[in-house]
Amino acid sequence: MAASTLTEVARLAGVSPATASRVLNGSARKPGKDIAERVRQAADSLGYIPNAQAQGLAKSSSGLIGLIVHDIADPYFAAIARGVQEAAREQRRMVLLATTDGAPGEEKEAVAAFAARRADSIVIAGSRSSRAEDGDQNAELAAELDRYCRNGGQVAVVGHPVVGAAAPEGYHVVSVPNQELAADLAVELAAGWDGDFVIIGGPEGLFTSDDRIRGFQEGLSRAGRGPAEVLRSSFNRSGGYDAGIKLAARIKAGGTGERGRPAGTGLGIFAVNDVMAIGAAAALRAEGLRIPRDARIAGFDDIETLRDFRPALSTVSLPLEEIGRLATRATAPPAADGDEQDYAPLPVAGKVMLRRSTETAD
Amino acid sequence: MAASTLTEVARLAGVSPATASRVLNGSARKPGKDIAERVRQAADSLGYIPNAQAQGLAKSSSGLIGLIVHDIADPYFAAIARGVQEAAREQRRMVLLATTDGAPGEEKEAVAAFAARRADSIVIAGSRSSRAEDGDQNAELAAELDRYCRNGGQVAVVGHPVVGAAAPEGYHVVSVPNQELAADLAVELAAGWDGDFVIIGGPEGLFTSDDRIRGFQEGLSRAGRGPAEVLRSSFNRSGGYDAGIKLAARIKAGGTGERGRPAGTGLGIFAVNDVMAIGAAAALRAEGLRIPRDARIAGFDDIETLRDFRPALSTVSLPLEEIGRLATRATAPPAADGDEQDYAPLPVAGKVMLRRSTETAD
DNA sequence: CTGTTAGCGCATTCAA
DNA sequence: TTGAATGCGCTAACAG
Repeated sequence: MAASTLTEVARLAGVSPATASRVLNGSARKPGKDIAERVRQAADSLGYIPNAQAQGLAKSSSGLIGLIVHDIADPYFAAIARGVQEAAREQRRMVLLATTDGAPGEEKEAVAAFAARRADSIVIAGSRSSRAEDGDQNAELAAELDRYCRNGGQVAVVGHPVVGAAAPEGYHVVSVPNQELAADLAVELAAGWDGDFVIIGGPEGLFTSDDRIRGFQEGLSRAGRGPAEVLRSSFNRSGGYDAGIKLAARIKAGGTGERGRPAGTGLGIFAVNDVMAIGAAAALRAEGLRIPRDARIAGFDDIETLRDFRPALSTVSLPLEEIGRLATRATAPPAADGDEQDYAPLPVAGKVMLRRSTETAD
Repeated sequence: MAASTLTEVARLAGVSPATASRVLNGSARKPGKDIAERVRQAADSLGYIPNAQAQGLAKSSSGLIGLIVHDIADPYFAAIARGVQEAAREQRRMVLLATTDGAPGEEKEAVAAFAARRADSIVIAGSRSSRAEDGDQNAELAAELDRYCRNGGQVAVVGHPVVGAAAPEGYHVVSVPNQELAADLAVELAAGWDGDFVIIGGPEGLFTSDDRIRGFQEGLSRAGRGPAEVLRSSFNRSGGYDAGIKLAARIKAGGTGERGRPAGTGLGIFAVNDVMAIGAAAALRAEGLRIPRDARIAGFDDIETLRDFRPALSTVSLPLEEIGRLATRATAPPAADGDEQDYAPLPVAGKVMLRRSTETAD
């Protein structure tokens, strides 16, 4: 990695390194019009590229923003990543990527790695977990984040705050109204279907999943329904599939027959995210069931790639890209124009999307 | 970003910075067992995190790997990114992300930015283009890459080499047999359908698209068929949709009636990637047509998220993640164990997947 | 085996 | 305005 240095450029231009630095980078000070051109030409002819590492060392700021996701191939995170990337570009920063599979231990590692690289800010997109097994690592993650913030780092978390993290400054949360939206969804679904509901949830302790489950139950109750049964499964397509297989058996066995309905009348299924919903739908189909005839199904997220899925999936639309942008902007250095940086949780709006997969066939 | 420094740790431990450095990082030299512990403890109590920028400056190597994609939210690139990320982790490196929308100009910028950050290597995943309008920028990109390699950087390109780039060393290509696979696909499709074929391609000059088109035509000819008509469109879902609308009109108008077939007998459609195929399918459906009854359709890539799409999409499966891994590994520093780094193009295997969307209904 | 010295490339004080 | 000096945090030669 031997490239030409600022000193070389300066020498070629017959000026001091300091001057060269001033013209080549956005220094507040104005270099002589004539000399500036000479320096620029020298730089050009040498193919000079400033060493960002050195700049960072000298300036104590790297222009780097770290992004933590569970899995970059998951369309949910990919969409958020796009938003982050977009905002980062606006701010002329580069994004460093880390994937963790949602393990708090790995997330802690990632934060440390970002800190080592002196990333100016960090965006954490994965769902937090409060599982007991993750307790220690969650604490370590929180400690690592606190330290990072204390050293001047900016952190934005999508969804829930990290358990136990309480950095006084530089800690932002882009809160997603999962619970409220899930409740809205339940209410709308209940209006069009008076049968039983079942929820396919993620592992217990996953905040995103738990919030959506809680919200859905709330909505059900608001609609005068009893709470739905909750099937726990993994938070991905195969989790949805597994749950779908179980439900298919149940449906084929003749339905629950509760609430005075004839048996075999189907089921209202709410999967806590689209990918799980698709998995469940695939399972039902594999078992010879049809949607929405034999089962109504809804997801959450409104993943773009899945919109062409048929029957069109009812879901809750979330502005994923926007969320990524918001999180990134929240970590931007405080505006120079005196505007107060607001540290209040940033709001995000979602929207219930009723589509074919939950259409009342009758 | 003020964190504790190595010097502070050393002072607290009562040793020299050099010694502290030796124990805290993987130096070849072994520090005294006793002293090592003292240093480690000091580091721990101070919450010391090495400054990677400084390390990079001193060692002339950053542990960074730059990844260039068109769009991280596109499942094709997301899958590759996952592979890159995985391999990077194995090599204890971090990935820097840049998205370019496929514009060679932006790619050049990205390469420069990576060079500035002193990334050890760069993986370029987007398709190359040979469009005349991109000529200058392609040349600039090539020049930038050459310079990067000349300075010791490692580059891996997925698919085609960058036009005009001819770095003697450190330039690797993970070649994807787009053409051969498309030919295979054509042959297999032609075996099950004796009607006409139409190709929905990307903009002219996009290598990936052009290769797949060429291969498909080749396969057709190998199967004794005449060349298919090519519809140009944008390389994404909406491009596929637009083309699909046109084709729907044509199909509804009664088919081409060529080759002695009765009119209105449908069409064999090959979209050069899955996302376009899905778009086209959506368009046909929107126009009241059914697949595979009214039109058979096949894509390319075998995007994971799209596998639950119905009717299941015939396509060519590509080991996207593996491609990402391969590219990343190709740029790894030459193995220390004397094994020669092989600079030959790395091969990748794909596989034709015939599914429901091209099933012969009769 | 440990400590000392000297940069890595750049930004930024300070004088001039 | 420009140039000379200093330090960012760390590693790698040296010397002890």
